[in-house]
Amino acid sequence: MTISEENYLKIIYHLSVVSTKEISTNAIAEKLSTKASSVTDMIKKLAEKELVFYQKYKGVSLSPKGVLIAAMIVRKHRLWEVFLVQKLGFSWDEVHEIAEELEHIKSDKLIDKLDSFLDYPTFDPHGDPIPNKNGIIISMDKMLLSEAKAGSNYLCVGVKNSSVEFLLHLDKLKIKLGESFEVLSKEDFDDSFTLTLKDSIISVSNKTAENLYIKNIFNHE
Amino acid sequence: MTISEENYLKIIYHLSVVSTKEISTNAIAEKLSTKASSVTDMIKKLAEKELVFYQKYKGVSLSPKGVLIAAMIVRKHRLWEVFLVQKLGFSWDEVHEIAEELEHIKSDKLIDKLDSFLDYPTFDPHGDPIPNKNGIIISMDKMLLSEAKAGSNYLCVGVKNSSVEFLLHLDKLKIKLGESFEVLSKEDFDDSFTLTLKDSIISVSNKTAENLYIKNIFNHE
DNA sequence: ATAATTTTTTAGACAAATCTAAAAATATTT
DNA sequence: AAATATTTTTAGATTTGTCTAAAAAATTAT
Repeated sequence: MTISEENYLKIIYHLSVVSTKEISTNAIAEKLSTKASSVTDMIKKLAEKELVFYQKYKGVSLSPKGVLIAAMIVRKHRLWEVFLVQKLGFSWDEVHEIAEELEHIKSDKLIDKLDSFLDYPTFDPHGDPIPNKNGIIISMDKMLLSEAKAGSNYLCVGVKNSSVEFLLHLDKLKIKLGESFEVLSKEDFDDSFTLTLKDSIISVSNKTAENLYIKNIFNHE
Repeated sequence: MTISEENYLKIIYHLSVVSTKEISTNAIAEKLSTKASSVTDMIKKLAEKELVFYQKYKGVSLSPKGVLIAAMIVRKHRLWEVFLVQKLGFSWDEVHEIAEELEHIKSDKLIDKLDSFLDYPTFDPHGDPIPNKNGIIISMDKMLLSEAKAGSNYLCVGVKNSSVEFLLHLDKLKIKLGESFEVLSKEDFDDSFTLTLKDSIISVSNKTAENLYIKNIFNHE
C-alpha cells in the first residue's frame, strides 16, 4: 500500500460513514484537493486490487477488505492523536496534521504497543471513536448542542467540525470535552444558547452549537 | 524535502563520519541498494539545492546546510528508537526498521516534545549519540572489546554492528549496554575473550569483540 | 606509457501519481 | 423529450525517482 492509496481509502471510508450511498468521484476529489481525473485513475487501481467496488459513472464503495484497511488507518491516526495530546502535551488543534503523517507508519506491533501504552483509549481528543483491531467502532449516542433543551444538563463529548479555528474558538469559551454544563436558555432571536459552565455563564452562537456534540446527563448519577 | 532526498543526505552523513574524504557514488549506491546512475541523478538535485558539494567524477560531501538537515534526521531516528525501547517496550533489535519510517515525520515541535518526554537522552539504545538541536553530537571515548586488556574492567557502551543478528547474539550472551565486566583473559588461539559478567564467566568470539564498544572503568569511582 | 579495468556519467525508458483538455455519460431544465 | 448543464472518463503530457545500456573519465596493471 502506498501512502496515496491509503489516503484514498481513508477518505472513502470517512465519506461512507456520512452517506450510505456510493461515493462520487467529485466528492473524493474535493476532499483530497485533487482533480476528478486523478480520482478515476486511482479508483481503477483500487478496484483492480479488490479494495473497492466500482462501476463506471456509478461511484465507488469499499469492499470488506478495503473497510478493514481504512479502519486501521483511522485507528492509527486517532491513537497517535491521543499520544500527542496525552503524552507529549500537544493541544487538540495541533495534532491532526502530524497524525496525518504518523498514520502511514507500517507496523502492527507498533500500534498494538502504542494502544497498550495509552491504556486502550476508545475516543480520540476530538471525541471521535477509535476503531479496534477488527475495525469495529463503538458508537456513542450523542447529539448536537443545537438540539439541546433549556433546563437540561449535558456533557461535551465531541466536535463535528475539527478545524483548528473551531477548536481554538472552543478553547476561548473554555469548553473542553468531558466538561458538563446546563442549558439556561435558547435565544429565539439568533438561535444562540446560554449555558452555565464551571460556575460562569457563557453565550454560544448557533454556528458553534451546530458543531459541538453533547450527551444528556440523567439526574440519577 | 522528499523522503528520498532525506535518505541520501542521511547516508552521505553516515559515510562522512567514517571517511573524511569525498564520498563516492558507488558507496552511496551500495548503502541505498540502488544503482550508481540513480545516485548521480539525485546528487545533481541535491547540489542544485546547495545541500552537497559535488564535482563530476570527484565524489560528494555535505554542505553546512546539508550536514544540519542530515543531523536532524539522525536525531529524529535515534530519539524515536529511545521512545520505542523505553516507552513502548520494544527490544533493541526491532527498532531500527520502524525508526527508518518515523525519522521522516516533519514537525520540529514534535521532536522537541518527544525529546523532553524522553528526558533529553544523549544516546540511543545501540549506544549511538543523539545529535542536539544544532546538530552537535557529544562523542564518547570508546574502544572495541577486541582491544581490551586482560585484568581490566570495562563498561559496555555501544555496538559497531547493529544488525538484528548481532543484537540477538548479544542478548543470548546476556550482554547489555551499561553492564560492566572484567576481562579475565584473551585467548591466543582464536583471539576470543573470557569475561566475568554478572558473576558468570562467558566466552566472547573475536568477531563479536570487534563489534562491541566498551569504555574503561577507572578504579576511583 | 599504454592497455585493461573499474567507476561514473549520460541518454533514453519506465512506473506512479498527478495534471489539462476533450469526449462520453448522466442529470437537470425547460 | 430535447436542450443544457454537470459529472465522469479517456487520452495524452508531466514530474519524481528509478532503471538499463552505452559512453566517458579515472584508476590500476602490465
